[in-house]
Amino acid sequence: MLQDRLIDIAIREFGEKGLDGASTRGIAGAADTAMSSITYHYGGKEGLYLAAADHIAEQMSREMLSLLDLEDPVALADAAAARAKIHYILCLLIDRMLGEKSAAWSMFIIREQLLPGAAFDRIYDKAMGRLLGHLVDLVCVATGVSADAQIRVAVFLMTAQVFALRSARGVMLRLAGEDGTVESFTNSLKHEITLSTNATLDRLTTDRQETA
Amino acid sequence: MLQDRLIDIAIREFGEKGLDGASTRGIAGAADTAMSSITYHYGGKEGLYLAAADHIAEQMSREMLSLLDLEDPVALADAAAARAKIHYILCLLIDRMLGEKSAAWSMFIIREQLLPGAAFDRIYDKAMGRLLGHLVDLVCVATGVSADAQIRVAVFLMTAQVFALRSARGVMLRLAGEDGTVESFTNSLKHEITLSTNATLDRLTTDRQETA
DNA sequence: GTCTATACTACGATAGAC
DNA sequence: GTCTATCGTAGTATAGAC
Repeated sequence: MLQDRLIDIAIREFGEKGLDGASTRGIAGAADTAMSSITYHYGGKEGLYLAAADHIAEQMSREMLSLLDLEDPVALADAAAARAKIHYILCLLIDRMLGEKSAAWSMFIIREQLLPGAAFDRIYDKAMGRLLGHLVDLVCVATGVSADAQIRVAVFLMTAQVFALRSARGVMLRLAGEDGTVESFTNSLKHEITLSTNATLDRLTTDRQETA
Repeated sequence: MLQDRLIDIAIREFGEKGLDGASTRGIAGAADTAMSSITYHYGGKEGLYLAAADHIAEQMSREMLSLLDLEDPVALADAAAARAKIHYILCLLIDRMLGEKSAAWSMFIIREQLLPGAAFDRIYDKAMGRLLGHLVDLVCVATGVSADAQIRVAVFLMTAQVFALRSARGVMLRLAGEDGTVESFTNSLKHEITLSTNATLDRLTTDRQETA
């Protein structure tokens, strides 16, 4: 479909060059259509930009709801189940970060974080923020403490390690390439993230019980 | 100086919009000069782009050598000294990530990692790679094991947490803003990174001694 | 709903004045 | 070493054919 093609290419082009840098002619040309169809469907360049952001937010939100099963009541009651779910979510995110779609999305999302515009609000409110909030809830259940700044810092650092597979991809490829394959490196990475997440959860549990 | 102004603005503009998206007219205008002075000093748009990359690499390299004192022989012999140095480097990197210069550099560097060009090689070879290599050496001394893929994975994850202060800045600001200030969040972040780094180093030490 | 045609602005490169 | 002038190309927006 024309509009799907336009949005996909818009995400890539706006991600690479930003709202100013990207060109509607280039996007329309890559989608095999005339520039004026962007005007017709989205009202202009800016409309297409926001539509691209909304598309990312919707896709992320949809994937989260179906694949992560966010409303799972078991994981929100039992500490061991919550911990297992945290590992499950992080591993799933790692696979997403290594996939094709995150490559197209990441520049768009990172740019919106570093040069804040209207688009990141939509993506955060509809998708990222809900995922992070759910991870905070899970960490609370897993450690038996209530949400506060320390929990949020821990969640930020957990996800930071995962998102780095994209944002620091050049560094990763060079570190992985010194010997062995990228696959063996990422497998090792999954293992290390699991271990360090467990260590963090254990530490949070112990810290709070000692001070209680 | 004119060339300094041009390079500074070029890093920002190329970072935001990429080689194609940025305009030499815009850069020259912001530097209060004519577009043709870019041709004169750098031979054209691409020359300015590579000069901007080299500037980042040189500045990073200079800061590393003077502030991190990379060739410190004590830290490369004693386990406790190596561990202290790792914490020192990570804390220093955190401060850098919160500073102004990293804001201008980060989009440039992240773009080059996600859409590899000739520029990232220069930055990695001259600065980032050497820093990471040194961290690998320090982790080896601190844990008493020799460098391998697992060590490199661990170093990648340590630095990933630090670099996320820039690349995931939008997420950080929102998580920090739920209560308290950004300062209290980043202080908490430094503390958590120190603890989790210690946990990782302890685990690496124990793992290897058990299998030996 | 998609196209062509047009108007106007901005782009990079280059030549040449000073 | 920095400027203006100019060329050919490519940018967005818009009006209107079909």
